[in-house]
Amino acid sequence: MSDRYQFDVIEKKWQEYWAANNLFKTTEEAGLEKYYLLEMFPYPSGKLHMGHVRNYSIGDVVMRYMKMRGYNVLHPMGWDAFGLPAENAAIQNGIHPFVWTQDNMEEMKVQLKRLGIAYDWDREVATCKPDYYKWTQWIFVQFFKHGLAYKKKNPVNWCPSCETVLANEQVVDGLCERCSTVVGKKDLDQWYLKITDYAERLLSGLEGLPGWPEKVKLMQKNWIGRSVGAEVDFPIEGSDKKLRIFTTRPDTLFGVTFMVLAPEHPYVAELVEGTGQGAAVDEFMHRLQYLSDIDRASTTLEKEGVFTGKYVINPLSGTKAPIFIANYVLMDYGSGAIMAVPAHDQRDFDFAKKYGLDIVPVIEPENPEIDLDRLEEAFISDGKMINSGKFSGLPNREGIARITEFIEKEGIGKKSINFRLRDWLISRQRYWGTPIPMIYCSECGWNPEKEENLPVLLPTDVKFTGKGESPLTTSKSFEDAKCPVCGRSAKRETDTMDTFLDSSWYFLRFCDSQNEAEAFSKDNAKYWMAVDQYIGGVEHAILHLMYARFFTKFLYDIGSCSVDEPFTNLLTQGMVLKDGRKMSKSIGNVVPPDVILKKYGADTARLFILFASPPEKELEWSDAGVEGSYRFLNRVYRLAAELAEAVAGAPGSYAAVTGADKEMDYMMNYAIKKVSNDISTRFSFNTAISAIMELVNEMYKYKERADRSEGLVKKALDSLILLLSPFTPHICEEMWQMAGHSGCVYKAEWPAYDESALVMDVTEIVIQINGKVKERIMASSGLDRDGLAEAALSDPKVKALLEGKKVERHVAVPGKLVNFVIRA
RNA sequence: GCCGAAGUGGCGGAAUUGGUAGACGCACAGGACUUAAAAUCCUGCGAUCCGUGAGGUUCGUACCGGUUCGAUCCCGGUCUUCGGCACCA
Repeated sequence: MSDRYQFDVIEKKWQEYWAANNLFKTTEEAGLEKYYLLEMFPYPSGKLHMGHVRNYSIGDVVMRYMKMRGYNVLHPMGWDAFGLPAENAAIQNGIHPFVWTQDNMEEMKVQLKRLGIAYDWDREVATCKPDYYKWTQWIFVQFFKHGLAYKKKNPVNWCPSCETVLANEQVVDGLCERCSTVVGKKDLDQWYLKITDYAERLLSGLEGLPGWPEKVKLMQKNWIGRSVGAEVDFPIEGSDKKLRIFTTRPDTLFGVTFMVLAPEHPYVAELVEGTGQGAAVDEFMHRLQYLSDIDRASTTLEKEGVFTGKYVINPLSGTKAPIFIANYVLMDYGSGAIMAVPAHDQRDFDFAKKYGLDIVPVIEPENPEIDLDRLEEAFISDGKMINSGKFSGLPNREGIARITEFIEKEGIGKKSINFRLRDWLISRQRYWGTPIPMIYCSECGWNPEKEENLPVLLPTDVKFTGKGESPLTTSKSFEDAKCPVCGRSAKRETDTMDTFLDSSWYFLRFCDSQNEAEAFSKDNAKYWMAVDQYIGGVEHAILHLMYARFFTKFLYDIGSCSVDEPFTNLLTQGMVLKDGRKMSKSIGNVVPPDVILKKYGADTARLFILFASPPEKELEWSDAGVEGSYRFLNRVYRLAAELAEAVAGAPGSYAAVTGADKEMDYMMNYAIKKVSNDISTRFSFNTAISAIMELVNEMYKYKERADRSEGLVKKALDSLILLLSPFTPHICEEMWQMAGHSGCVYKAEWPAYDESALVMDVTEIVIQINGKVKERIMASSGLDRDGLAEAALSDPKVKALLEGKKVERHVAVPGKLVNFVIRA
């Protein structure tokens, strides 16, 4: 034991103690209330960054607090270990991705232990290991068996630099999320998961998640993008075919003046045939082909199109409308065709203006200043229906329902709901991912590998060129397989899965990570799920969190999992900034955690990160602030060292007698209440720490008193150590021992506060005149409204201020203030 | 463009239900200790004006207005910053 705070010695000592006693191991204890706490597992890049330190420090406070509150806390950690960087390392340095990843996992595990985070490492998982990806494959097979996995040839997003397919989600502003290359299109046979079958439930399930930030739920809601409207069939003139469209505005059906198809629409060739428009259409299509996705998707791109030469008949009004092809209609939403109502849709309006098409208003604005005959822009608000046959005169909102009813009755169309959400493209032309366990037989088609043959192992005899097709095709033996149905020789799928599949169920594997017979036992999953608190970066608000919800709902449906929402409460932590900007290598403002750990230790790093900002906000890194946190821990340590010896034989109880005792007693109980409340209900760690600092300040004052109560000093010191221990566990273990306790603080009980100590004899009351603070008086705590006013009026200064003024009335709030309202 | 969040001292932030704005910390300044420095301890620290002083005045939570005895908090409008979506019919 030393008088000086030697963080390096202390931290090493206690980390070894925790490990040697296997303190963080968790089992399924039937008698205890469970608490499943999870931080998003990292990609093993090799080194922790400050964002990780923040994420895991936040989690560890909750872990240690809940543990002290008596919960059986599951707090596991693992590795999202498949992904591109490992493969790039293989290409550049010739290191096998497995070796590179394994080294990184080991290095990062050492760093996590160095931070003192209380994880049950016995449950560690790595998604790149066969004992894990075997079950990722198994889940994929279940998807296939339930008709939710299918293969489709489609123009896909293709990154020419990474030479791989990207999901829509991985294309940001038309650029590859990873390398920022302009994304192109390529026709490929790809595996998809039918997440759209779950669109409705993914949306409605959000309402059952009050513990999620509104912001995240809103982002998911927008991403799913539910639109209610109608499908309507328009007969094509001179053909027995009908053109099906989707609209959210059936109330504007009488205003249709033309139709527009997506360029990829299957009817295009047939429609154009024999109309003389062939050359014009060809020319238009040719031009579109050379537009990059980024231009094609741009809203500033001028709307362009070409007439097909054919017309439809409006099934409601009987009028003729020309069919166009245009660049602003998307093939993969709705039916790839729209009815155009230029008077009431801005895009249709722009197009009509450019090509001189009719604009027929069918909704009348309430505002008389809008002249429907000279529209400058589309009128998109509500109004009364006009020019709409027997529906004229209705408010348009009502018209939507009435027209939908009518077309259903007439067999022209029906109510329909469309989602912005698309099916999930999961094929990747990459090596370092879970092999898709599918086999193609020329007789039987695509079938999954037999479950008893899983996992389909990644081959090791592959070449990493970084070019062309999946590296799995370079293996000599991988592709050769037997058809699981007929036994003939067949070919394996050589693409691997999007790594988001791996991370969509890891929280379930943690419930039972060593299970060799199944992905996880139902019983264990039932015991632990759902995750009570999930913590991670807001960058995963949409993709990861939605995919994990999708997997959980599916596993619930097939009876594997007892809950259909995986995460009850979600905390999205803010970024760590330096000089107002995200820490990044290219800016050169990165503060590496190991440098801070070496100089100040883990406790200081954790304390600073938790104190500097509330967890959901951005955190501005400050070297001076770290220094301050370090000073505080030194101050606490000196206090403990001084008091521990002094109070070694102090009584276990105390009576607060003098005013100073009462203040000390109040401060201690206030701190216990505040810290408990801040951790458990608000995750407000910064204010919890400030309350602890106030307690320390008070203790420094109190200990100087000659008449101090030794029993109170002892109680205050114990409370201080316990309150601080979730934030800075190592120094607290050391001080706990110094204070004469034999067990470790991790297993100690969280302190309780005494409500009666929080009631003071006198309270400061603010006296206001017309809402402005004029005086403060000390009044007995129990005073009611009248008593307060009386006390205020008897104060000489208040008397003087009110002299000669007419008090109209007063407002008194017990325990807070009195406000006198006087005439000006 | 649409949707959402935020704006408080020199800085990070606090004020939990409409009731003392600026807790706690950083930085800074002055002082104590020291031969000196570091460390530590003490004091001050939104602006303004009045006063030698004790103390007091007025303004102040992005801006303009409203509700209220009382507004950082509620309502309407404006500006700025950040985030999400972006031709989704």
